[in-house]
Amino acid sequence: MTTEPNTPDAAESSRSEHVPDSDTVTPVMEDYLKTIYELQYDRDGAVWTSRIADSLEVTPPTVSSMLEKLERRGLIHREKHRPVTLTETGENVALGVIRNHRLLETFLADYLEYEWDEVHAEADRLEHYVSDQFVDRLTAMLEHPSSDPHGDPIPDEALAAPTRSWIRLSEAEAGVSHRVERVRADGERLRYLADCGITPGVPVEIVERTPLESVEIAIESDPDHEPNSQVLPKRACERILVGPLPGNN
Amino acid sequence: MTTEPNTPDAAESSRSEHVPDSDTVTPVMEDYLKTIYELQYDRDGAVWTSRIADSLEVTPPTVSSMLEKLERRGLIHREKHRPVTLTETGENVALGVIRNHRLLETFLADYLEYEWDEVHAEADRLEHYVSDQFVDRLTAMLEHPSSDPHGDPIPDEALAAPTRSWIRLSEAEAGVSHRVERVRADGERLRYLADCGITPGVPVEIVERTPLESVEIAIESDPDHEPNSQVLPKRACERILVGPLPGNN
DNA sequence: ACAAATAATTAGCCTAATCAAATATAATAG
DNA sequence: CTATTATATTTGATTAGGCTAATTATTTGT
Repeated sequence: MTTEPNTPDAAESSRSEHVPDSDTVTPVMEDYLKTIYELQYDRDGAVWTSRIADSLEVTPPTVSSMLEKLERRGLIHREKHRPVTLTETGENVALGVIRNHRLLETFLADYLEYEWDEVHAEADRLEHYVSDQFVDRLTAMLEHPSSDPHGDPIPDEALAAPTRSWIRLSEAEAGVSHRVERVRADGERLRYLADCGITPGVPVEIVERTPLESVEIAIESDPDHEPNSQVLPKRACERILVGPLPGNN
Repeated sequence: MTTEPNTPDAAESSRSEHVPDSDTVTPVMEDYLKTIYELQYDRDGAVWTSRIADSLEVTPPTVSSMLEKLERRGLIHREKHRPVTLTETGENVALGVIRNHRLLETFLADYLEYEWDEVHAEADRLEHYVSDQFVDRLTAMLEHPSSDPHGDPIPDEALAAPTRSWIRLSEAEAGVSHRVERVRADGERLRYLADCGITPGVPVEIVERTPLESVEIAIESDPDHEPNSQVLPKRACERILVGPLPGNN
């Protein structure tokens, strides 16, 4: 469902003919669709031109003209000066790219010994250039993983995202231990959290909420040692998703 | 030494500034350089505009304008209406791409169960988008292979191609068994040769040369069975490279 | 209710890569 | 030593993606 780039393959292929290529989705378009999807579902709702511009590090006019193109291709719904939404087609393209991304991240971490915070940049590029065949074979090799190294769910071949219900660490009850399921951050922030021991699978517990929008938590990275205590801003705890601790229900 | 695409990374990176980008090598440029390298070393010498156009399936004017750009970037030497040659820089770029290509082919065949003739197309795309880090880790995982599934030598990290001396099967002495080392073909032709049992490692022997520019050969794909006999055109045998059969010197 | 501030769009231009048509150059055949 | 032919290059367009500056909508604060 992704790029599957032009395979001129068969003897004396096309060339010439100046195809306006009205239904090809380019890598850049894929990036826009993925960004729209993430803004729509992962943060709070409405997807405005300027939010897309910020995420992709381009200027608003650039986004405007791309949105026009995406609308003509039937990939988004748009009204002037209103937030955009994905069509079903557009959402499927986005999910395909996200699937590629998360599978690649898993591969990089499991087979190429990439660090937790290094996988993102590499996957962000390759996600647009791997063929469906490559992705199929890769999932088989990885034994059909359901989540990537950050705990993000990997859509299956039919693009159905395994929905599970996590809560935000910021909303967990104080004094109750939970298991880290997902850490939604990248770059420096991600590295910092990893250094604190916050990675999927680790038990954490809120010790105390301060009146200053920060939260003291206890992290049990290593079951044999005493928990590591850490004070994090509430905003950071909102991006750490946790679930029930198995055996400690 | 390859792409390592723009990593705006650090906070509030470039954007704007309208960089004419005078020393970036684009994926397309990499393709031209790789093609020039292959035409220069793998076939008979002189690299003309139209040969490049044929290989890349673009028109001669397109090649002309790209060659001008490559010359300005210091990647090729060129005089009007003369064949081009690579500068040292240009050759290094080409070798880097070839290294990426052959390593990817090896990975696809060894880990993702790609067929011998399927690896090329996938590697041809990905070769431009993998980072140096990716390639380094991949070589480690593959245990520093010295040749790809077709027997083509893989340049090492310093881009030195392991030179070995093969002879063409077409030039081998009749009645003497040799070992297939390299099969220089792609697509349909490659698939056909594979079906005949001609893959690296297999012992072959010229049975008889006909006066019609074709050659009868015996192929011992399976040591337990009797050799498979096949008549191939001489042109095909020129692209099958063989070496001495170990133990039968 | 209206001016000020904020956000989106339009207009016009740029680079990379491509093509077709026209032109120029080199090679070769009389 | 010209005339024909095969190549190469130049010219002028096109498409994709991007930018700046100017303009237009929308939202907000008084």
